[in-house]
Amino acid sequence: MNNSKLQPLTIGKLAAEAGVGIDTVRFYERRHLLPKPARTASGYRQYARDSVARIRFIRRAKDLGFTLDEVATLLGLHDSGGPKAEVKTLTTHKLEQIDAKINHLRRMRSVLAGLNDQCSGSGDVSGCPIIESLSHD
Amino acid sequence: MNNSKLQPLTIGKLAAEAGVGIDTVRFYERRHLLPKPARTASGYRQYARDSVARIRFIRRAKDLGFTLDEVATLLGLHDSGGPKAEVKTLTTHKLEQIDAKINHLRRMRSVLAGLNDQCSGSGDVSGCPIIESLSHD
DNA sequence: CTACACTATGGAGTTAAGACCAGAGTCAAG
DNA sequence: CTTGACTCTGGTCTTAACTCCATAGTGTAG
Repeated sequence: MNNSKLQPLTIGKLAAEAGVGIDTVRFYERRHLLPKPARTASGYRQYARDSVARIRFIRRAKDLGFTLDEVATLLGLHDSGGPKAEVKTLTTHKLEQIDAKINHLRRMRSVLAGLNDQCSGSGDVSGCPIIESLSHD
Repeated sequence: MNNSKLQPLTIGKLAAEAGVGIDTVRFYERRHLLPKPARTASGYRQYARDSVARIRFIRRAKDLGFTLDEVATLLGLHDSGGPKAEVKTLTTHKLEQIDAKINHLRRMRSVLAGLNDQCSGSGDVSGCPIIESLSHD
Protein backbone atom coordinates (compact mmCIF):
# COMPACT_ATOMS: atom_id res chain seq x y z
CA MET A 1 0.00 0.00 0.00
CA ASN A 2 1.12 3.51 -0.78
CA ASN A 3 -0.22 5.84 1.84
CA SER A 4 2.22 8.60 1.00
CA LYS A 5 -0.78 10.72 0.12
CA LEU A 6 -1.57 10.88 3.80
CA GLN A 7 1.86 11.75 5.07
CA PRO A 8 2.79 15.37 5.59
CA LEU A 9 4.76 16.89 2.78
CA THR A 10 8.23 18.32 3.07
CA ILE A 11 8.72 21.73 1.57
CA GLY A 12 10.44 20.22 -1.45
CA LYS A 13 7.58 17.84 -2.22
CA LEU A 14 5.05 20.59 -1.75
CA ALA A 15 6.91 22.92 -4.05
CA ALA A 16 7.26 20.22 -6.69
CA GLU A 17 3.60 19.27 -6.55
CA ALA A 18 2.46 22.86 -6.69
CA GLY A 19 4.89 23.69 -9.46
CA VAL A 20 6.81 26.44 -7.68
CA GLY A 21 10.26 26.81 -6.18
CA ILE A 22 11.10 26.06 -2.57
CA ASP A 23 12.01 29.66 -2.03
CA THR A 24 8.62 30.67 -3.28
CA VAL A 25 6.93 28.58 -0.61
CA ARG A 26 8.99 30.20 2.10
CA PHE A 27 8.36 33.57 0.54
CA TYR A 28 4.59 33.02 0.58
CA GLU A 29 4.86 32.01 4.21
CA ARG A 30 6.62 35.27 5.07
CA ARG A 31 3.93 37.14 3.20
CA HIS A 32 1.27 35.29 5.20
CA LEU A 33 -0.29 33.74 2.15
CA LEU A 34 0.47 30.35 3.65
CA PRO A 35 -0.02 29.71 7.36
CA LYS A 36 3.00 28.72 9.40
CA PRO A 37 3.26 24.97 9.05
CA ALA A 38 3.93 22.45 11.80
CA ARG A 39 7.55 21.45 12.28
CA THR A 40 9.30 18.17 12.93
CA ALA A 41 11.48 17.86 15.99
CA SER A 42 14.43 18.93 13.90
CA GLY A 43 12.68 21.96 12.47
CA TYR A 44 11.56 20.72 9.05
CA ARG A 45 8.28 22.18 7.83
CA GLN A 46 5.40 19.70 7.52
CA TYR A 47 2.59 20.51 5.14
CA ALA A 48 -0.84 18.99 4.79
CA ARG A 49 -1.85 18.06 1.27
CA ASP A 50 -4.30 20.92 0.95
CA SER A 51 -1.36 23.29 0.94
CA VAL A 52 -0.90 22.27 -2.68
CA ALA A 53 -4.34 23.62 -3.48
CA ARG A 54 -3.62 26.82 -1.62
CA ILE A 55 -0.50 27.48 -3.63
CA ARG A 56 -2.35 26.71 -6.84
CA PHE A 57 -5.02 29.18 -5.78
CA ILE A 58 -2.34 31.82 -5.40
CA ARG A 59 -0.86 31.00 -8.78
CA ARG A 60 -4.17 31.12 -10.59
CA ALA A 61 -5.08 34.42 -9.03
CA LYS A 62 -1.69 35.80 -9.98
CA ASP A 63 -2.19 34.59 -13.55
CA LEU A 64 -5.39 36.60 -13.64
CA GLY A 65 -3.42 39.70 -12.79
CA PHE A 66 -3.86 39.99 -9.04
CA THR A 67 -0.92 41.14 -6.95
CA LEU A 68 0.07 39.09 -3.94
CA ASP A 69 -1.52 41.66 -1.65
CA GLU A 70 -4.76 41.23 -3.52
CA VAL A 71 -4.39 37.48 -3.43
CA ALA A 72 -4.01 37.74 0.34
CA THR A 73 -7.33 39.56 0.48
CA LEU A 74 -8.96 36.96 -1.72
CA LEU A 75 -7.59 34.17 0.44
CA GLY A 76 -8.84 35.93 3.53
CA LEU A 77 -12.34 36.11 2.08
CA HIS A 78 -12.09 32.46 1.11
CA ASP A 79 -10.91 31.42 4.55
CA SER A 80 -13.32 33.47 6.58
CA GLY A 81 -16.34 33.20 4.27
CA GLY A 82 -16.58 36.91 3.65
CA PRO A 83 -19.18 38.55 1.42
CA LYS A 84 -19.33 37.80 -2.31
CA ALA A 85 -19.75 41.50 -2.92
CA GLU A 86 -16.22 42.12 -1.78
CA VAL A 87 -14.84 39.52 -4.13
CA LYS A 88 -16.76 41.06 -6.96
CA THR A 89 -15.51 44.52 -6.11
CA LEU A 90 -11.97 43.23 -6.38
CA THR A 91 -12.47 41.53 -9.70
CA THR A 92 -14.36 44.45 -11.14
CA HIS A 93 -11.62 46.80 -10.12
CA LYS A 94 -9.03 44.48 -11.59
CA LEU A 95 -10.98 44.38 -14.82
CA GLU A 96 -10.85 48.15 -14.99
CA GLN A 97 -7.12 48.12 -14.44
CA ILE A 98 -6.69 45.63 -17.23
CA ASP A 99 -8.81 47.73 -19.55
CA ALA A 100 -6.75 50.79 -18.75
CA LYS A 101 -3.55 48.93 -19.55
CA ILE A 102 -4.96 47.58 -22.79
CA ASN A 103 -6.05 51.04 -23.84
CA HIS A 104 -2.67 52.49 -23.04
CA LEU A 105 -0.93 49.81 -25.05
CA ARG A 106 -3.33 50.30 -27.93
CA ARG A 107 -2.55 54.00 -28.08
CA MET A 108 1.17 53.28 -28.12
CA ARG A 109 0.63 50.63 -30.71
CA SER A 110 -1.27 52.85 -33.08
CA VAL A 111 1.31 55.64 -32.99
CA LEU A 112 4.15 53.22 -33.45
CA ALA A 113 2.43 51.31 -36.24
CA GLY A 114 1.76 54.57 -38.07
CA LEU A 115 5.41 55.58 -37.91
CA ASN A 116 6.58 52.15 -38.83
CA ASP A 117 4.45 52.13 -41.95
CA GLN A 118 5.82 55.47 -43.06
CA CYS A 119 9.43 54.37 -42.79
CA SER A 120 10.90 52.96 -45.97
CA GLY A 121 13.51 51.01 -44.03
CA SER A 122 16.25 51.67 -46.54
CA GLY A 123 19.02 54.22 -46.64
CA ASP A 124 20.46 56.07 -43.71
CA VAL A 125 18.53 57.54 -40.87
CA SER A 126 18.19 61.05 -42.31
CA GLY A 127 14.57 61.79 -42.95
CA CYS A 128 13.41 58.67 -41.14
CA PRO A 129 9.90 59.49 -39.97
CA ILE A 130 10.41 57.60 -36.74
CA ILE A 131 13.51 59.50 -35.73
CA GLU A 132 11.99 62.74 -37.00
CA SER A 133 8.91 62.28 -34.94
CA LEU A 134 10.99 61.67 -31.85
CA SER A 135 13.14 64.70 -32.56
CA HIS A 136 10.51 67.39 -32.96
CA ASP A 137 7.14 68.80 -31.87
CA MET B 1 17.61 92.71 -24.55
CA ASN B 2 16.95 89.24 -23.37
CA ASN B 3 19.52 86.92 -24.81
CA SER B 4 18.93 84.26 -22.17
CA LYS B 5 18.06 81.92 -25.00
CA LEU B 6 21.70 81.90 -25.93
CA GLN B 7 23.17 81.39 -22.50
CA PRO B 8 23.97 77.90 -21.33
CA LEU B 9 21.35 76.33 -19.13
CA THR B 10 21.89 75.21 -15.59
CA ILE B 11 20.67 71.76 -14.78
CA GLY B 12 17.63 73.16 -13.02
CA LYS B 13 16.56 75.25 -16.02
CA LEU B 14 17.13 72.37 -18.36
CA ALA B 15 15.08 70.01 -16.23
CA ALA B 16 12.27 72.53 -15.95
CA GLU B 17 12.19 73.20 -19.68
CA ALA B 18 12.29 69.54 -20.54
CA GLY B 19 9.68 68.69 -17.94
CA VAL B 20 11.74 66.24 -15.91
CA GLY B 21 13.38 66.25 -12.51
CA ILE B 22 16.95 67.30 -11.90
CA ASP B 23 17.78 63.80 -10.76
CA THR B 24 16.50 62.49 -14.04
CA VAL B 25 18.95 64.63 -15.97
CA ARG B 26 21.87 63.38 -13.90
CA PHE B 27 20.55 59.86 -14.22
CA TYR B 28 20.41 60.13 -18.02
CA GLU B 29 23.96 61.42 -17.99
CA ARG B 30 25.13 58.39 -16.01
CA ARG B 31 23.30 56.18 -18.48
CA HIS B 32 25.06 57.96 -21.36
CA LEU B 33 21.83 59.16 -22.88
CA LEU B 34 23.09 62.69 -22.45
CA PRO B 35 26.73 63.57 -23.16
CA LYS B 36 28.80 64.94 -20.32
CA PRO B 37 28.18 68.67 -20.33
CA ALA B 38 30.73 71.41 -19.98
CA ARG B 39 31.30 72.73 -16.48
CA THR B 40 31.76 76.16 -15.01
CA ALA B 41 34.88 76.88 -12.99
CA SER B 42 32.98 75.91 -9.87
CA GLY B 43 31.73 72.65 -11.32
CA TYR B 44 28.19 73.53 -12.37
CA ARG B 45 26.93 71.74 -15.48
CA GLN B 46 26.32 73.96 -18.51
CA TYR B 47 23.90 72.76 -21.14
CA ALA B 48 23.30 73.97 -24.64
CA ARG B 49 19.67 74.59 -25.58
CA ASP B 50 19.49 71.53 -27.78
CA SER B 51 19.77 69.39 -24.68
CA VAL B 52 16.11 70.16 -24.13
CA ALA B 53 15.28 68.50 -27.43
CA ARG B 54 17.40 65.51 -26.56
CA ILE B 55 15.57 64.95 -23.30
CA ARG B 56 12.24 65.33 -25.07
CA PHE B 57 13.38 62.74 -27.59
CA ILE B 58 14.06 60.36 -24.74
CA ARG B 59 10.71 61.05 -23.17
CA ARG B 60 8.78 60.53 -26.38
CA ALA B 61 10.55 57.29 -27.09
CA LYS B 62 9.84 56.13 -23.57
CA ASP B 63 6.18 57.01 -24.01
CA LEU B 64 6.12 54.76 -27.04
CA GLY B 65 7.28 51.90 -24.86
CA PHE B 66 11.02 51.85 -25.43
CA THR B 67 13.31 51.09 -22.51
CA LEU B 68 16.19 53.43 -21.83
CA ASP B 69 18.60 50.91 -23.32
CA GLU B 70 16.57 50.92 -26.50
CA VAL B 71 16.40 54.70 -26.43
CA ALA B 72 20.18 54.74 -26.19
CA THR B 73 20.35 52.68 -29.37
CA LEU B 74 17.88 54.98 -31.09
CA LEU B 75 19.88 58.02 -30.04
CA GLY B 76 23.05 56.38 -31.27
CA LEU B 77 21.48 55.84 -34.68
CA HIS B 78 20.24 59.40 -34.69
CA ASP B 79 23.65 60.79 -33.75
CA SER B 80 25.72 58.68 -36.07
CA GLY B 81 23.32 58.55 -39.00
CA GLY B 82 22.95 54.78 -38.91
CA PRO B 83 20.76 52.79 -41.28
CA LYS B 84 16.98 53.25 -41.33
CA ALA B 85 16.64 49.50 -41.43
CA GLU B 86 17.96 49.25 -37.91
CA VAL B 87 15.47 51.78 -36.64
CA LYS B 88 12.69 49.89 -38.31
CA THR B 89 13.85 46.62 -36.83
CA LEU B 90 13.62 48.15 -33.40
CA THR B 91 10.16 49.57 -33.88
CA THR B 92 8.88 46.40 -35.48
CA HIS B 93 10.18 44.37 -32.60
CA LYS B 94 8.64 46.77 -30.13
CA LEU B 95 5.34 46.49 -31.96
CA GLU B 96 5.48 42.74 -31.53
CA GLN B 97 6.15 43.09 -27.84
CA ILE B 98 3.19 45.41 -27.48
CA ASP B 99 0.97 42.98 -29.35
CA ALA B 100 2.07 40.16 -27.09
CA LYS B 101 1.25 42.20 -24.02
CA ILE B 102 -2.13 43.19 -25.38
CA ASN B 103 -2.96 39.59 -26.17
CA HIS B 104 -1.92 38.47 -22.74
CA LEU B 105 -4.07 41.11 -21.12
CA ARG B 106 -6.99 40.22 -23.35
CA ARG B 107 -6.82 36.61 -22.30
CA MET B 108 -6.78 37.60 -18.65
CA ARG B 109 -9.59 40.00 -19.27
CA SER B 110 -11.83 37.45 -20.89
CA VAL B 111 -11.44 34.89 -18.12
CA LEU B 112 -11.98 37.47 -15.44
CA ALA B 113 -14.98 39.03 -17.18
CA GLY B 114 -16.56 35.60 -17.53
CA LEU B 115 -16.18 34.88 -13.83
CA ASN B 116 -17.33 38.30 -12.86
CA ASP B 117 -20.53 37.92 -14.86
CA GLN B 118 -21.30 34.61 -13.20
CA CYS B 119 -20.98 35.99 -9.69
CA SER B 120 -24.20 37.26 -8.19
CA GLY B 121 -22.34 39.54 -5.83
CA SER B 122 -24.68 38.91 -2.94
CA GLY B 123 -24.47 36.58 0.01
CA ASP B 124 -21.36 35.09 1.44
CA VAL B 125 -18.47 33.68 -0.48
CA SER B 126 -19.64 30.07 -0.48
CA GLY B 127 -20.34 29.00 -4.03
CA CYS B 128 -18.85 32.16 -5.49
CA PRO B 129 -17.73 31.19 -8.98
CA ILE B 130 -14.66 33.34 -8.75
CA ILE B 131 -13.38 31.77 -5.55
CA GLU B 132 -14.44 28.34 -6.78
CA SER B 133 -12.53 28.72 -9.98
CA LEU B 134 -9.43 29.72 -8.07
CA SER B 135 -9.82 26.82 -5.67
CA HIS B 136 -10.11 23.92 -8.08
CA ASP B 137 -9.09 22.31 -11.38
C1' DC C 1 29.70 4.77 8.16
C1' DT C 2 29.76 7.61 4.36
C1' DA C 3 28.10 10.08 0.73
C1' DC C 4 24.77 12.88 -0.99
C1' DA C 5 20.37 15.00 -1.09
C1' DC C 6 17.45 17.75 1.52
C1' DT C 7 16.30 21.49 4.75
C1' DA C 8 17.11 25.52 7.98
C1' DT C 9 18.24 30.67 8.60
C1' DG C 10 19.20 35.47 7.61
C1' DG C 11 20.41 38.34 4.26
C1' DA C 12 21.60 40.09 -0.27
C1' DG C 13 20.74 40.45 -5.32
C1' DT C 14 17.63 41.02 -9.37
C1' DT C 15 14.98 44.73 -12.87
C1' DA C 16 13.61 49.63 -14.36
C1' DA C 17 13.70 54.19 -13.87
C1' DG C 18 14.25 57.19 -11.24
C1' DA C 19 13.49 59.69 -6.15
C1' DC C 20 15.56 61.13 -2.16
C1' DC C 21 19.16 62.40 1.22
C1' DA C 22 23.17 64.48 3.74
C1' DG C 23 26.79 67.43 3.81
C1' DA C 24 29.21 70.80 1.41
C1' DG C 25 30.05 74.42 -1.85
C1' DT C 26 28.06 78.46 -4.89
C1' DC C 27 25.32 82.29 -6.64
C1' DA C 28 22.31 86.31 -6.61
C1' DA C 29 19.48 89.70 -4.27
C1' DG C 30 19.03 93.10 -0.84
C1' DC D 1 27.22 90.23 4.69
C1' DT D 2 23.53 87.36 5.07
C1' DT D 3 19.79 84.80 3.43
C1' DG D 4 17.76 81.59 0.56
C1' DA D 5 17.87 79.18 -3.67
C1' DC D 6 20.63 76.48 -6.36
C1' DT D 7 24.14 72.88 -7.31
C1' DC D 8 27.72 69.29 -6.32
C1' DT D 9 28.88 64.13 -5.05
C1' DG D 10 28.08 59.58 -3.67
C1' DG D 11 25.07 56.94 -1.73
C1' DT D 12 20.73 54.65 -0.40
C1' DC D 13 15.61 53.71 -1.19
C1' DT D 14 11.55 52.52 -3.84
C1' DT D 15 8.13 48.34 -6.05
C1' DA D 16 7.09 43.27 -7.01
C1' DA D 17 7.93 38.87 -6.63
C1' DC D 18 10.93 36.23 -6.27
C1' DT D 19 15.91 34.00 -6.47
C1' DC D 20 20.30 33.04 -4.84
C1' DC D 21 23.83 32.70 -1.25
C1' DA D 22 26.68 30.80 2.63
C1' DT D 23 26.78 28.13 6.44
C1' DA D 24 25.03 24.61 9.12
C1' DG D 25 22.17 20.84 10.52
C1' DT D 26 19.36 16.48 9.04
C1' DG D 27 17.78 12.23 6.62
C1' DT D 28 18.66 8.21 4.04
C1' DA D 29 20.43 4.80 0.68
C1' DG D 30 23.90 1.53 0.25
